Formats: sequence, structure tokens, C-alpha cells
Amino acid sequence: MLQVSYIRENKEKVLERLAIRNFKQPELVEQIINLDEDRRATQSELDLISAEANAAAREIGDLMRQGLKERAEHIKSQNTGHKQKIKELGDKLSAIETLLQSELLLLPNLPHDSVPEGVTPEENITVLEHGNIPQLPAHALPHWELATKYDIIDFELGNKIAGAGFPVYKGKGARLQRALINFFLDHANESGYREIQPPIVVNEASGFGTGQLPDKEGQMYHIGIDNLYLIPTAEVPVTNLYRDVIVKEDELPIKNCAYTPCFRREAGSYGAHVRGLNRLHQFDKVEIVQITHPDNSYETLENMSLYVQSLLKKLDLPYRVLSLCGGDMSFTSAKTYDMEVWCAAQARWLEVSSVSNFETYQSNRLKLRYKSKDGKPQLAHTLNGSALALPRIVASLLENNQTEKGIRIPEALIPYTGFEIID
RNA sequence: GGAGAGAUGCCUGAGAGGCCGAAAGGAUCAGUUUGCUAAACUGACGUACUGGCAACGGUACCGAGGGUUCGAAUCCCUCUCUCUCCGCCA
Repeated sequence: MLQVSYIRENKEKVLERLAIRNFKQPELVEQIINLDEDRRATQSELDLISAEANAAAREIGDLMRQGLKERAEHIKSQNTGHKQKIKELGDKLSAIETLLQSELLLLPNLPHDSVPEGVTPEENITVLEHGNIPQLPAHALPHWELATKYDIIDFELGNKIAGAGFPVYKGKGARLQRALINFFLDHANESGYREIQPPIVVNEASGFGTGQLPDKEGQMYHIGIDNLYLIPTAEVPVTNLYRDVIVKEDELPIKNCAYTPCFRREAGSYGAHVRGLNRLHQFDKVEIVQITHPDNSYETLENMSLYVQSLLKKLDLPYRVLSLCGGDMSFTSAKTYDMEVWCAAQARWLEVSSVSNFETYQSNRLKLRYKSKDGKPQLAHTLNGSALALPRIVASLLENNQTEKGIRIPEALIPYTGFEIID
């Protein structure tokens, strides 16, 4: 959520930045500024009357204590209108605030100056490509056929147990999952991320804190009886650890990571592009989350990008890095890099990570601040990234590394799997 | 699922209609002092909105929302959450 004071003082800049992301309702900015003015006027009026009422009450109290009951009664009779007025103004104020709040929620984050203009994914900028596109044998198979061939992932069985999008991993398939999780966690730990094991259900307040609620309500599984949501990403619980928190400046940066299963309803998805592991309702992911000083967040974003790339290099996966254009970035992001891995048999790039700087957009909602030794509390910057999401990594490992003898496991992963080939 | 207790500042915890934005202790920060570690003493020490160049003011906030009252952290109602005991269970 953007800060009203910032919008008020930088109206032109806000409009210009929103245009970069092709935002369709620029009139909201004007409305918000007007509402804010209204809010402040009402607030002052209310403050003034409250001050009068407080003064009168104090005087009555003093008089009562002195036993001057008559004079007290006199003042009482003179101040009968306050209560009514305070109530009216209070109601008016909260109505304005509710409206203001709901309009603020409709404004996306402002893209950073370095974010490319554009509307569609085609306008994303390829920052770099790394690795060689593998040459596959004549009868190369897509991963969902390989999964069946080697009996490592069973989509049918998942259908029976839960439904489409809930695969069952078996044997070496299951061990590969576990290996990847440990591989990712170990590397995150080595890079200074503290490991967190959070709840995988969250309450409403947490959903609001990171912005999944109210807009993405339909994308989360909701446990009605207890009013809890299955997390769509570890970002939600791990970032919400710092909701309503003021940290000390010298504690920054805060680096946390977590492995969790992630649950997404993916309502409305269908078609060939979501076959196999490409898009699931439940998947595993290691997430990295940082809270930084505003001065450092873009440097941190670059470092997080490099960190994710280092994982892909270790796994020998050809990848490219995209800088998302304004129109393709998520609502809450100020700048996002997507990492895509080449899936050889499908012959397409698949997104395996998304690294974003949210600047103060999340922290404003979370009320996540830092305090310098002398200064006032300031909003911190939050960043996160997948490091990494498993299914598409598995898909590309299967497709890219298929040989006559079986699926070759990359060198760096063998200590984790305990086997060199899936056959 | 049954019964009970509770929710106050960074933490512990007092406060039971006005003198309460809130005692006291701890933590933290600044200073004084002692040779170091440490201790003692002094001072500072919530957040948000808002007025003002500033000094300094105003308002709100004691889990949330309502109510009673001239006046509510304190009384009443509703809700949420936490804890304890019993039951069930990994």
C-alpha cells in the first residue's frame, strides 16, 4: 500500500510511474488526495471539539472535588452539545477513512525508474542468458511421460487421493524432492539466511499483511471452519513475522528463508501449458525473504538475483533472467526479476523464480519499521524470491538430462539424492 | 468438545470512574564516577494523525467494536485471541 503522504506530495510522479505499469484508473490518485484533504479537515474539526469537551470535563471534575456542585452543574448544562457532535464527526471521519483505505488498496506499487515500460510479457527485457541449450536424443519425452516411464511421479494417483494438480511422488521421485529441498536450504543457510519453519496456514490478518487479501482471496484455499488460509507461498508467514514490529536499524538486513509446501487454487487455469508439473495446486518451494534499509534494497535485489542464479548454475540448468516490464509485474512489486529455465522437450522457458523488491509497499501494510538511534521510525523495505520452486526445476531436470540409460542427476545434487541416475 | 482465568508501553507488572499516556522494576540509549570485566548514580525513553519555521501545542490509542457518563484503561454488552485444567489425539 502506498503512503498517502507520499501521494499527496508527489502527485505528478505517482501518475507518471503508474502509467509505466499501464494502470487503468489514474483518477484514483486525485480521489485519494481529495479524500485525504477531507479526512484532515474532519480530523481537525473533531480534535477541536474534543479539546473543548475535555476541558469542560476537567473543569467539572475540579469543581466537584472542591464541592462546588452548583457551578459544576452550570458548566455541564452549557456543554450538552459536544457529545452529539463528536459522535457525528467521528462517524464521518471513520467513513472517510474506510473509503480512503479501500481506494488505497486499489493502487498498485510504483515501478522503480529502471523498470521497462510495457504491457505484455513480450515486452519484458531479457537481462542475460546462461548455459547451453541441450541437444536431446531423437525420441525425447516431455517430463510427464518421463515421470510415468520411470514411475517417479504419479498424476493419476494424485487425482484419486485429492484431485488434479496434486501429484504423488514415488521412490526416486520423492527422494529427488527431498534432495532439492535440502540442497536449497543448505545453500540459503550458507548465504546467511536463517531457516524458519512457519505454519503453513495463516489467519486473515496475515493474508492482508502481505497483500493476498483482499484481492487474491479466490486463489487461496480457505478453511472455513477455522477461518484459516493455506499459504500460497512462505512469503506470507515469513514476512508476517515482522507485522507490527519496529526493529533496530543495526539489525538490518534481516535474512530469512523457509521451505514450505505451497497451495494455489489456480482458478481458471487450463490447457496444454499447465500439463504435468507446469502448474500445480500443491508444490514445494524454498523462499528467501529480506528486510532491508531503504538505501540498500536495490543492491540487495541484485544480490538475491545472483544468488538464485548461482543455484541454477550448480544444477547445470540453462536459464535466462528477465526484468519484468511495468504491465507484467505483480501488483505489489516495485521491481521484479524472473528466472526462467529452459525445458528442452517442451522447448520452452519455464519460470522457476521471481525475485522482487516491494520497497515500502508491504511494510506500510505490515507496519514494519526500523528505528535509528536518534531518528523516528521509518518503513523498511521488503524483498523476496523463490530459491527455488521445485516442480519446474524437476520438469527441466527430467527433460534436459534424459539419456538412453535414464535421467542423469547433476553433480551438485548427487550427495543429496544418493543416486546418480533415475532408471 | 467441557470448565475456568486473562489481554495494559520493548518486557515483567501496578492501576478498579476525574490528579492516568498510564506507577515500579527490567531492557535500551546518553552522561558521571571507579584501573579492566562489572557495578553505582543521573537523565532520556510509546505510536499515529494533526497545527507550527521552530520552541511548543491539539487529538486518538490500555485486545477489537459498541454502550453508560459532563468525564472510562477502570462500569455494562458483543466479538476475537491467549493461557490453565479435563476429554480426545500425534
